[in-house]
Amino acid sequence: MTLIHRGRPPTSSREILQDAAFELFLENSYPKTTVDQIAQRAGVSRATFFNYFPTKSDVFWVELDEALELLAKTLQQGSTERHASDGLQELRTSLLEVASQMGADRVPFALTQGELLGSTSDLQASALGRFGAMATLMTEFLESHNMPLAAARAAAYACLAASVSAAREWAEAGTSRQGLQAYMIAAIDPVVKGFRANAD
Amino acid sequence: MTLIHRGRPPTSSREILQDAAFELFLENSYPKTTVDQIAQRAGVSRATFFNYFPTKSDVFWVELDEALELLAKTLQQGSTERHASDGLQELRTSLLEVASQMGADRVPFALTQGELLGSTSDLQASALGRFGAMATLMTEFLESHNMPLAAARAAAYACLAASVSAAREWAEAGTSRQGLQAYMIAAIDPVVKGFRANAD
DNA sequence: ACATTAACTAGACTGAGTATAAGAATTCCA
DNA sequence: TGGAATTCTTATACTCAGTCTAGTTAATGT
Repeated sequence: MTLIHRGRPPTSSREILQDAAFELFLENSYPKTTVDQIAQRAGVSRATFFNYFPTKSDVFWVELDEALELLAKTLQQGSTERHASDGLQELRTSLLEVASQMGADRVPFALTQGELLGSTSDLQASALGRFGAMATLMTEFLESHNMPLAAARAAAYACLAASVSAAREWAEAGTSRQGLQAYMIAAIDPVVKGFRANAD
Repeated sequence: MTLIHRGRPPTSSREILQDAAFELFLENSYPKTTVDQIAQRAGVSRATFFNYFPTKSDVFWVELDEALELLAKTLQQGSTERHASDGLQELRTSLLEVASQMGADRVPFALTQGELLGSTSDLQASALGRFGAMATLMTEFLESHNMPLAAARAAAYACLAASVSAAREWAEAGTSRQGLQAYMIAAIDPVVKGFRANAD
């Protein structure tokens, strides 16, 4: 598993930069934190930051990116393991499975910063890219389960919106919080029900 | 209607800047056009550009912004004129009404540049803001017609996705193109049907 | 030793967006 | 006629993200 080292071994890492960044985001907020500051806090040059993250906003979304990867993997597994019957139902199961990985204790940082999304343009840009990727993923999944493109796209965006709403409610619920799954079920089920009725 | 002039009369205008910008966008593409160039082509200083448009990408979206305003107005009118029965049905009518304003000849510039959205980050940012505004508008409309929040949000995003898909297909259809309305109907109706079944 | 590979750095550059203060053209009013 | 007041315009300087290039440093392998 461990590859042999070639060339100079890294003195830094994604994690170090990530930690420095989140510290500063908490202290000064995301928009008032500069890449220079992050690099300095991590004891590294500005150029090195860009070796690990293509843009400043990529640090902000690390946790979402992990969830997105997990969703992709889960959908792929589901396609082969389970028999490809009801795509929407399988999508729902996969979303809930990803959600179950989120313990009530560990709320992703991005979700605690909902207001920023309304005001910070580089976050909006990076968010659209990620939501778009998620939507395409879900659309293609539904299509591969014999749902016509138009319906698949609509259902995918509806599920996406429901999931995002659920996650935000969950994060805002504060300490007296259940698992994310409960919120997801409440948000997604009406969508699934609606589109299932349509499929007949 | 015409207000009396106070102070120095404008030597420039949004339209002049808009025309200069679209010329350059066509010549060199959006990302390779700088605000300096737009201002220079319009015979105006860079600072003046920012007096008329808060950001470069706002020029790109002018036509969509007009449609968005029209949609807001149409929804408001519909709320008072027609009796508030089926929100989804009224939303559909309003969307089609806005679509009908788009003649087959005049395709908004933004729609001819679909690929850019995938690659240009400031366009993504401004797009998310606009789509978000549209989604909130539609969600609130549906909510005000007695649809529960979760369902309203899901339906709104589904309609939004359907509308965007329809508009892009319409733009890509090229010369042998029908009106936008036809594409909108095909895309939206499955959504409406699905969510109507759910409402019972 | 010497070449190779990869992490890191320094520094200059572009371009968007912000801020400020100053100039220029017009109306209002004394 | 001569200021205020108002509003459009400009020059200028600044911050910050992101790109690029060329060079340095620390390891491995021969």
